[in-house]
Amino acid sequence: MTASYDPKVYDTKWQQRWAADHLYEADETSDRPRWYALTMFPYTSGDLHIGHWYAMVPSDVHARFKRMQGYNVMHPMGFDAFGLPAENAAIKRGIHPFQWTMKNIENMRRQLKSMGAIYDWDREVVTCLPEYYRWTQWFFLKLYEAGLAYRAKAPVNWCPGCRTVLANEQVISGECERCATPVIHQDLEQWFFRITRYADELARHDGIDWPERIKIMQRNWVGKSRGTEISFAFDHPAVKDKELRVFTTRPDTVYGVTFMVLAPEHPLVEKITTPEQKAAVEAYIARSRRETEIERLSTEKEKDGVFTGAYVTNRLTGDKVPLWIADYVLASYGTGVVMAVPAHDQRDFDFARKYNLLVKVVISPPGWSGEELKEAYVETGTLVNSGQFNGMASDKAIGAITGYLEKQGWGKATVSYRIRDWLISRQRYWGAPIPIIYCDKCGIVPVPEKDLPVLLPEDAEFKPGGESPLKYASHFVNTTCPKCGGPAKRETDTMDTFMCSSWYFLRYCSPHEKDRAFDHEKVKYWMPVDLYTGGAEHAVMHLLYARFFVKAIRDIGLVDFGEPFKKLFNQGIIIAQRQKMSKSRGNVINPDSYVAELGVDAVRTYLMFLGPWEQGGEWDDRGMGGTDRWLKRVWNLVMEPYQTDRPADEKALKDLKRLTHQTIRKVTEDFDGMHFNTMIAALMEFTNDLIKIKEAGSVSVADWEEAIQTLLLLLAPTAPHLTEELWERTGRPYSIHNQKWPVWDAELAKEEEITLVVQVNGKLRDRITLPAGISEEEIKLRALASDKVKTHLVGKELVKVIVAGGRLVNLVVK
RNA sequence: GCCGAAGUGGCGGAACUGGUAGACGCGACAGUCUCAAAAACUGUUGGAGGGCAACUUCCGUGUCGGUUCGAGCCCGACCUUCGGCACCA
Repeated sequence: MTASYDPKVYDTKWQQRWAADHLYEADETSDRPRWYALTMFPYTSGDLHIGHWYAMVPSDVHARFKRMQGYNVMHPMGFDAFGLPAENAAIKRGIHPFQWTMKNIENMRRQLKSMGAIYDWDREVVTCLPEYYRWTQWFFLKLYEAGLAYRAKAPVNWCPGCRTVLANEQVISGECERCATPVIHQDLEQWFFRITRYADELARHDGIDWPERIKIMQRNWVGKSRGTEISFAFDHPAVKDKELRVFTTRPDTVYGVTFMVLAPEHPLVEKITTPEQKAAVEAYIARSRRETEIERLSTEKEKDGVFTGAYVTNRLTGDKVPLWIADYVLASYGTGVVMAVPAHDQRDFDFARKYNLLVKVVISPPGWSGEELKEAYVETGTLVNSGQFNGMASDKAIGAITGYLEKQGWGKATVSYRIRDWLISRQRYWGAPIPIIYCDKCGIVPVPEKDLPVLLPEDAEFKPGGESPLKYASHFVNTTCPKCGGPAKRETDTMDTFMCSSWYFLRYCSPHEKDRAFDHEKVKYWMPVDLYTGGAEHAVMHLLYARFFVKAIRDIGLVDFGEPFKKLFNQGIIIAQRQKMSKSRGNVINPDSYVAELGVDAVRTYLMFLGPWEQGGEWDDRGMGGTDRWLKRVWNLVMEPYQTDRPADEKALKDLKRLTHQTIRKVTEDFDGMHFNTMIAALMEFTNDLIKIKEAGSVSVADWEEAIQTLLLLLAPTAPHLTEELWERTGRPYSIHNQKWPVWDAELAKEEEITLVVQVNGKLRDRITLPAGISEEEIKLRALASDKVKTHLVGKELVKVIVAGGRLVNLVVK
């Protein structure tokens, strides 16, 4: 009687042993090639659901595979621990965010340990601990010194009820998520990072292996567009500048400008509005302030605006053009002013219709003979009503007009970006305080490095309204100016948590450094990350910020690379009951009970098997029954002794070797291509074949043992506990995870026989088993000799014979 | 509206570079074991038709066309689902 399969016992047995032996700890002194395998660290929300496991298990399995292949693997784990939910818990339940977060981390760490991953826990990083955020603050100072951090007024979502600023995610259809007060826009002094300075480089992904999809999303986010800046003559007693500049991608339509539109927030508006228009303009601005970004940008909304009473002159035509304001113009893009060409832009067209403004055609639509347009003609075409440029094609005119403007000093070719500078200020408690002091005498003074970290006051009072408690922590706010020693006040805003996650991968390289953010030598050894895996939802936030951050510190001279992640892989998402898992839907699957019932290897294996990793899939308990059954079969296959009284059979041995080496090849190649579901399928097939071979009993015990050994090695990354237990029980030396990954022998894997596929006019008619490497001539003869084929040739004329790949023949008949 | 991904049995999914569609698993059905059930094991399982039978014919990868000796894969048009962006001048 063999011992029965009891995963609960050996899950903990081996996890304890591996931890005690420090089996998976990485160091930099190895002479093996390094491999930095990184999974996006989780936010400390409380517990991990199966979706987290789906992100983590396959990346662990892959890292284990690399480790067995001889790489010096670092696979660290940590916690993204600052953020709003902790603060909300504090407000709602009176728990301090620190306690709430640390309690969650404890539970998540327990869950992660039960996963049986090769995480090097000695390197754990927790972003809310002073030993970490001290360096987050230090990096802020570095960016500030480099001129990459600046303070400016910017509109924010303001909740008059809570008297605080809200993040975009907290604004639900224009209302505060907490008190349902309509949110308005208000200008506040905020800190920004100059990510736009890196716009060009961020839109390129030179030398990195990322999914095309993500690269496209990032390029669109950066939104580079080439165009022309055009100066319009402007003469107004209240304004010093004698011009108003606009950005356009269609300078070929400049002769068709019939009005101009400024963003309502444009600083000029106040100065140029005529007394008659003042009331209307002010009302309009007040209204658009009240509106949220979402409402304001809604495509369904009809375009409206107000005339300011002022005019500019189009230098090319000499026309006087009225200046309007409208909220479809964004202050933050281009110059905050657009030249309106209603004939060739649909928005301008709608606007012109509404207010009876002139529509002047300057690009002739095909077949146009001067009639009124029913909609804007936005395509390119031939220029008309455009002075010296008449008759020119649009694409030519773009260059010609820009050239002409440049010569006259009226404009220049330029590039505009959609991306905005990164607003990092949060009016929140639970984040890294921005290390800045305001002094009446000295102005903005950065906290000296030696005074870091700027610690969060522990005894802050959490207001039910959600207002930042830092503002009211007087012993925190009131300080002395590091420059003049006079009384000064601290910045009370904290940093966006994306700042914390922009450098955690550097900290993992030397997590215990006390006197610096990281050890340069160690970072040089490990970085950039070889394989970064995580959800695609971070495509344009975290992944763009982290790239910016690394480029910035490269230029500061802190690192010598500009891309943090060499290869990126996005897994899909796990759904449950046809819906995305979420607490509010109540369909969250917790892995703990499955682990307790079936053992962690069955859960790991099922997650690998349920579909292609990049596609995700639906969680189905019954499917996991299948992987559990398979692991049991493997257990029985290995544990029940192989017996044979038959003499070894030469052919059976060859078959077994071929099967083994074909499996090694398939599994290895699937690992390299991240095709984990087919990798498992190949191992299942191998198991099924081995069961049959065992029944037949026609190979020697030694040959059998070798095949079993290969099966265990190939399965080890996926089911580390089961294979370790079997490895031990079959008398093999600890640990299977320190063994070498099997290598296939192409000669042994080669097929000896082929199945010749015979088609007549592309339809399958027969299959013939033949020795491999047979000549084309022979293939033709054998195909024509087939009885099944003959019946389809009767009365037909053989036109052509096509032999493909030495294993398929197509007879073309008429 | 724009950008991107994907549509294959009852279900999850396989199919290298244009060459045997449905690997592997789930479910279902039948059987073995059992007093019985569960578990386990064995077999069948895309659809329709024909034959006592070993078998065999036709249809079949979202829809409609095309290229090709041959298309799930390539090209064109469309439909559906999902993800992202959303007045960016």
